Amino acid sequence: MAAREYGQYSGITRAMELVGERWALLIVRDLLVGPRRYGELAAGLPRIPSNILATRLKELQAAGVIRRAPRSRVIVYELTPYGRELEPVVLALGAWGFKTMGDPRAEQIITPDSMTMDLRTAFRPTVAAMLPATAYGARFDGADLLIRVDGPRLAVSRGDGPVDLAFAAGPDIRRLISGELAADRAITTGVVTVLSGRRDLLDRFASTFHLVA
Amino acid sequence: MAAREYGQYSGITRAMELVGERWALLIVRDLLVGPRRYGELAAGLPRIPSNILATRLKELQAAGVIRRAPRSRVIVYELTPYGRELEPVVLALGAWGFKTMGDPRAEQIITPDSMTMDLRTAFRPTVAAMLPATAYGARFDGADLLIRVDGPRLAVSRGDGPVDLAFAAGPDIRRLISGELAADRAITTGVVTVLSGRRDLLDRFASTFHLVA
DNA sequence: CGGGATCCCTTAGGATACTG
DNA sequence: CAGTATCCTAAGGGATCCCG
Repeated sequence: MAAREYGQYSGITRAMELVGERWALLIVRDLLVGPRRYGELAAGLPRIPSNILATRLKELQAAGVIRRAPRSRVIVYELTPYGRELEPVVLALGAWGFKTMGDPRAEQIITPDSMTMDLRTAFRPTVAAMLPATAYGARFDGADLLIRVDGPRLAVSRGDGPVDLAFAAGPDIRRLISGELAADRAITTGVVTVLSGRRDLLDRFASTFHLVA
Repeated sequence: MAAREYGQYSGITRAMELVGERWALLIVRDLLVGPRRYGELAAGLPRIPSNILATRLKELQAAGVIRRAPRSRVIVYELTPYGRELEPVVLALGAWGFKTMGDPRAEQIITPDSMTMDLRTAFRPTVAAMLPATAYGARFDGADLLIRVDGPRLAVSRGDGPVDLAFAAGPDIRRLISGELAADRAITTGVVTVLSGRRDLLDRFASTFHLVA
């Protein structure tokens, strides 16, 4: 038996053998946002050594979770259909971890992809379905995200576009999402800075993206 | 920053820092069945070195996932409320892994706890709710499980009791659950051996516990 | 005995440099 | 830019021992 197998016949051990190695689920997380190049993955996982990234990509391919795909002269990595079925796993893990995130430390960064998945984690489709379609522009230190909510559907993309509310925020945005901080308090305390648009829409944002401890 | 942290501020990295180490989620899986002693955990994870088990138990305690509890002179480990919230994660992972389990290899064992969680993974409450309450006795090489389904509720326990259908099966039971094998075929091919009770109830079992690839 | 701790070895992970 | 190659450290693995 391979040294790193668990010697058990069960669904969870099988899953852990496929995606239980260090870094693997973080790679999957970023690929859930969209296909990514090697360098993009490396940039999204700042502390991953390049040899480990290369190893994990090969293992995930062998496991049938991701595939290499040529895109007009460059190689991108993308999830296979089986890999995409990990979305509930990643969202459940993200929701669980989100609840005890605490305050960010200086060396902890936020990437566009990680923030996108955190937003998906906190998204409440049933609440959003009862609210008017809204587009938010969010600036998280350097990463601009365009967040479009339309009924029960959520689309997060990089870059900007026409929005109903544009704001800038740091990692403390978590306190708004967890309900620890009301929208107006988030503005007055400087956790969120409204850049343009109707500032009252931040309350709608907080209702739409909500995850309580 | 601690060497094994990911240097990112996101829900998923936080989760991976708490329960992403090797063996950790398998310990959680077994504790989702019930409190367990050190030796019981070791027996359920046959390949875990005892120093690793001891280390993980300490880490999971520090993370607030499990706690040591004295139970009439012996120590048991049990999940904290926060640890119990990992159930959706473990079930989602189990369902995902179950789909590609393939055939068991000789050295792969099934434990009562792993089988219990696999059954929970495959359990369909909405289907069960439409069927009469049923008790099954299942013998998986040495491990006897009493499986009681009552409406949308499932209770799996060790040992036996009065049942409507008792059967013995090996790891190939997976092929019944995945729908690859119909109930009557499972009996005629010897995948399942009916020990007592109404053999037609095996079909109900297969409807209740079902997970397709 | 259950519940670990210790020892020694192997292998994966991490940091950095290098190459097609 | 997309990875290899190398070297070193630290974690995992297996056996054994210890202690209440």
